[in-house]
Parts: sequence; structure tokens; C-alpha cells
Amino acid sequence: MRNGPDISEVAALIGDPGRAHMLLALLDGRALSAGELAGEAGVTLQTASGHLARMVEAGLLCVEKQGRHRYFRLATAEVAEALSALLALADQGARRRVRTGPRDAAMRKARSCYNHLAGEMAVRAYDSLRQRGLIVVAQDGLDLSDAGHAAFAGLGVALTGSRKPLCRECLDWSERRMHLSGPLGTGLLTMVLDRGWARRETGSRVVAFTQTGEAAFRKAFPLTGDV
Amino acid sequence: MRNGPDISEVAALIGDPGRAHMLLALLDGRALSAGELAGEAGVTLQTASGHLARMVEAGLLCVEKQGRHRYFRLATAEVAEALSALLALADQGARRRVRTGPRDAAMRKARSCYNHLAGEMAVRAYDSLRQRGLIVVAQDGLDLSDAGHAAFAGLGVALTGSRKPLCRECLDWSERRMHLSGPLGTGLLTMVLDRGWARRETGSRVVAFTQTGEAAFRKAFPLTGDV
DNA sequence: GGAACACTTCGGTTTCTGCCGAAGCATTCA
DNA sequence: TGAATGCTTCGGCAGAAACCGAAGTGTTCC
Repeated sequence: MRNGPDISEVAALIGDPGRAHMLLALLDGRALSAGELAGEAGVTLQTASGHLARMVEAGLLCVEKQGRHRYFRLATAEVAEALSALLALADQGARRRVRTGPRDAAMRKARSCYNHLAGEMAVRAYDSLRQRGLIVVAQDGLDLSDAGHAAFAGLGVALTGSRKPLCRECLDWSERRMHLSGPLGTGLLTMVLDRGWARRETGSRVVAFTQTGEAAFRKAFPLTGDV
Repeated sequence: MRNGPDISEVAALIGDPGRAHMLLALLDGRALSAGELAGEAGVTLQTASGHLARMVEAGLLCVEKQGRHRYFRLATAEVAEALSALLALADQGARRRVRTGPRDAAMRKARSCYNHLAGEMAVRAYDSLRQRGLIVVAQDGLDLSDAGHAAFAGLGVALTGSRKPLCRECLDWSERRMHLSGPLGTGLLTMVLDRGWARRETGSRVVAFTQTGEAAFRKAFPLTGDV
């Protein structure tokens, strides 16, 4: 008998295997059509349609109509954060029986989260920026210092548009550390892909770095203690 | 059709209104008996017992047997984090219809989260410590600098025990900012209560500061820009 | 216009699970 | 030892919802 927002409604929505599959498929930030999501969840189109309608109604997803397709994506960064937190929980629960497989190694190293970079490489970038004073704690979140602006301009990351909530922190479920999200995190991911330092693995959230790409990334985001 | 940890299982568990009520009741970090939790959820004892058994089995809760009572508490900080993330989601969903009531003002100002302090006051303490260089980004999380150790000793916060993951960051669902968790966050909360700067409001997570207590807190954790 | 396609809505079946009454353990107190 | 208390287990019921077949809406292509 308590007031306040009702967790159980959202949680129950995520609590259906079909819907959970769809949400996880969208966690990399891309927009997928209803048909693709139905295939992902392993249900028929009409079942998926019902699920999607409910998730849009609840504010978990947003829709973009394009011709005879309807593309769905996660509505807000909060949704991605909640999913990440639940992933960490489920992971912790499963960790008792099985050891993390070799397939997960690539996921731990680098993957896309919502629309930014996550994993070891993302945490490295975050720590490097913090250490070098390129991002600083501001009144409402993190802010990019002047030197930081210069550094990102040098890397070819465009940071136009509203610069108010330029960068945010996001908890990393494999590293249990913070990494960058927000426009800055998004710009970082697109930069890495544009430069060919890494490419998305089809059908998964893995972001696979090339050997030279990883070296370039490490050089761009040095940490004290590096060789 | 995907591998990886199964979110839906945990989410479905949290997705039942009764279980969600119990979990939220435990979010302040205290241990409650099965009977108290049954009352909280508004169900009979035998129903609650089933719910609790399932949540323990899933690793959401842990039990401590004491005489003929069984006390339940959240198993890990990850559970509290996931609940906070879901709270943020549910809050965002509800924000469309109703405006946040006056009762919520106290919650926003200060409340207990798991076993540490959250809300505006907690964010202030975190920012102050960051600004003054008393906590620094370390290899695996945050670390307390030597000056930080001295400062906390001066405040009477005991920091014995394993000092490895001394402080962690935790996302604040009302402020959307980081605040302290971990031993340091716990110590902060107990210090505030011990000194009589604030007291827990019975039956809620609100931590109510006294007028002098708030002034003392603000003095102990100054921010540039203060009067 | 008609066919193909992407998706939604409707209706009915089936499965799941939350719920409580009753009975069963375990612990404490007299 | 017996009664009271706190909690768990069992069994059956009732409501919810996930699912798919079939039919309907809107868009594109020929």
C-alpha cells in the first residue's frame, strides 16, 4: 500500500520473453521494422504488432512511419539504462552456473549501447578524457572543456546542435564502470565506424575493432600507465 | 532467437505488483520480515511467502534467519540499481499525466537508497567531493584521496574494513545525476543520522533534514557558487 | 484498377500464475 | 508438554494474457 510510480507495470512489460527480445534487439540504438522484430522474438506478425503497440503506449518505444514500414526504436536513454541494469542483474544471476563464454569476450571489449559505444574501449575513452581534464563535472551533468572541444574537433567528431546536455554518464554492465553517452558518446561511435577503426557485426551488438583501429583508438585516448 | 542472459525472467519477477511493492519497501536497505512485507504488498502471508521464495531463488533477495523470524533484504547493489532505473522509467511514464505532488518534494531532497543517501543532498555531497579533489577516478571505480580520508575522519565517518571498492557511483532517478554509494555512501548516511542532522521518516524512504542539520551539511560539503 | 506487401484488429483457445483456505513445520514461551 | 506465533507447503479456483487464424486497413508497384 504505497504511492509513487508503479514499477511493476513497466517491469511486467519487459517481463515477457517476446517483448524482452525485441527490446534487446533495439538496444544497439538502431530502428527495426515490425516484421524484423517479430522474427527476432520468434512470434507471428500479429502477435508482435500487439506487443509493439503496448510498448509504444507505455513510452518504451517510439515509432517512425516510412512508407509501408513502421520503424521502432527505444524512446529514451532511460529505457536503455533500465535494460542495461536488468542485463547486469540477469548476468549476475547466470554467472553462478556457467562461466562467461568466449563469444562474450568481443561483447565485453566493445559493443553498441543505445546509440553510443560501450565496453572496455568505451570505459577507456571515458577515463582518458577525465584524466586529461577534457570533460569536467558541471552543474547538470558532464561538460566538455575548451581543450576537449579542440580535441574532438581534431578527431573529426562534429558536435553541432544543442550543446546543453552534451555528454552523460552511463553505467556499463560488463565493466561496472561509467562510460560516455549523449551526443558526445554518439559522435564517438560514428567516428570510430566512419574512420574504419571498427565495424558493426551483423546480427549482434558487437563492435569489432581492427588491429590498426584499436591501436589508433588507444593512441587517441591515452591513459597514464600505458606503454 | 538470441543468446545471452535472459532479461525477461528477472523483469517478470519484478513485474508483479505484490513483488514490486516488497522490493520498493526494501529499497531503503533495511531488512524486513516476511509478515511486514506481506502487509506492505497487501497479500496474505502464504502468498507473500511464495513470492519471497522465488525472489531469493532468483538472487534478488537474501535471507537472514533470526529466531522465528526471517528477515529479507536486497541481495546486491545491482538489484537496487535496477530498481532505481525502473523507477526512473515509471516516473517518466507517469510524468505525462500528473504533475509531481508536494509529497514528492521531500523525496527529491533526500531519501535513502539501498543503504546510502540519495536525492539533492546526496548529489551535492558528491559534486562537492569531486570539485575539491577528495574523490578521484581510479582504475576500478572511484577512490578517496589522502585529503579525502582526512576530511571524512574529521567528520567522524569510520572507514574500516576492506577499502578496495570504497566508493561507487549510483544514478539518481530524481536528479538524473550521480551520487555516492558503496561504503563511503553508507558511512555518509549513518553519519548524518548519528549526528541528528536528519532522521528517517517512518514508513517511507524520506530522510528529513532539520534546519540546523541542513546548514551543517551544506557547510561540510561546500560548492563553488555558494553564498 | 488490381495485385502484392506491411501491418493492425478481432475472436476464440489455451496456458499461466496469483490468490487464498487448510494443513504442516519450526521456534518460543508458559 | 501444550499453546501461541511466524512461516511454508499443498490444492483448487479464477482472472489475465499470450498466442494464432482470419479478416480488415493502408501503401506501393505494375
